[in-house]
Amino acid sequence: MPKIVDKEKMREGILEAFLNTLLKYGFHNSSMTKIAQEAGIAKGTLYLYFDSKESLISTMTKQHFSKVKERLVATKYFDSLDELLNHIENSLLISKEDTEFIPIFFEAFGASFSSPKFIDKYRDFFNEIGEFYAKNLQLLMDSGSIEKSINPVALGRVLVSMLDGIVLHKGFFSMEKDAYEEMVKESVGLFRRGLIL
Amino acid sequence: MPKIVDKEKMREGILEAFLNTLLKYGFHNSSMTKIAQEAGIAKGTLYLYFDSKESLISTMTKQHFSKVKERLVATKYFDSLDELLNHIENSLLISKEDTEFIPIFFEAFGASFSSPKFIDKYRDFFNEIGEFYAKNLQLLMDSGSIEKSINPVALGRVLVSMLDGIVLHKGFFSMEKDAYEEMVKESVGLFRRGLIL
DNA sequence: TATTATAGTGACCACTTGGTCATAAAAAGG
DNA sequence: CCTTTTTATGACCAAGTGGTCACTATAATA
Repeated sequence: MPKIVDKEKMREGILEAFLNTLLKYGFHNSSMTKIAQEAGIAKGTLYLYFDSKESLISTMTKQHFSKVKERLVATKYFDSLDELLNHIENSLLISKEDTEFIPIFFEAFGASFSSPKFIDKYRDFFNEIGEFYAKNLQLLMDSGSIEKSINPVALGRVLVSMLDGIVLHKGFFSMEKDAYEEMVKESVGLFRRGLIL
Repeated sequence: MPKIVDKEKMREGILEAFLNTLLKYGFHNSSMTKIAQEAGIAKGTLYLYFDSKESLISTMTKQHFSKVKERLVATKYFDSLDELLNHIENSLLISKEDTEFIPIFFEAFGASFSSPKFIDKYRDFFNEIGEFYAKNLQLLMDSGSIEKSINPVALGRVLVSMLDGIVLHKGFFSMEKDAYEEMVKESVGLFRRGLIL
């Protein structure tokens, strides 16, 4: 007898509306009322599907970072420098959606940057990627494919910082496609010459 | 007949108290009342010296970035790769104060990240530093000190992104001194091998 | 010490916005 | 078509906080 709705579909629809609102107004100017309007529902209904605004943004962020990590950490290690560089290049050529999410993320969580728990989460995130690179660099060193004088752990971690820096600047300063691709090309070239035996 | 105070000293004292408050509570939890208390004055007095909270943070940010730029853009170009690398290394070894300011900056201005005017300002800032590097790379190419196949403009700009990435990660994730110095060493080594002829 | 221009104070206001809840609407089934 | 369970609604509330202003205090001068 009861009215039935597909809750999962509703949540997805709301998240989509949320993203649209974020892109239009930013996080702090996306009031729950606006988000509800964009989703074509009332504010109260919004709260039937998400506990809070925090829940909305954290759900979206979780999804985002899970996608990002999938792209940044390969399932296997690369056997040659070229493959690793190719992977790095792909990591740098991020999608429009991922780019757009960057300023949103900083706006939404700016206030959390003083929270150790929050910082820990992202430290772990980047450390894990750094360890992936570290291990891969070690393997390439062992197989004699790259420079032997490096410290793979430190270099792996700093590589991640560099890549993040490039991506962040892309996200913040919305560079032109051609200019950015040229930058990516130069980075990869620099890395190649800097790593090759 | 009137009561006289040193307004400049007052402003400096307030800015100092403001920074202390920021370090303790972050930006959004530093209410004007708290800031005034830390400065040992009443809230109303605060408004005699600064028009708004925005004015406080923007004054502090201006001072900060002006110092940073001074450090990142040398007054002259470097004649050798070693000098340039040395400059890069110094740029990466930022002070504790500068490190601490990073999360504060992102917290305070998170909400401004959707404002084109705000973004433009920082795009200009980084572009200028990028151009400094571009020009210096060009000079070193001309003098035959470094790799000739590079695109100095693109590489200059991407170098800035990389350096910023490293510094940001230091600021966000407060790395241990030794580990960070090792990372800096690896970066400089990578740059050297990647640039040298 | 009285005068007066400057500086200091903190209770109060205005406004925004996340979140609630009493009430209404919808739809599935008997 | 009536009942019942689920779903939807939006006026309203609570809380935080930047900023104001009428009033008080201070100190330099005459």
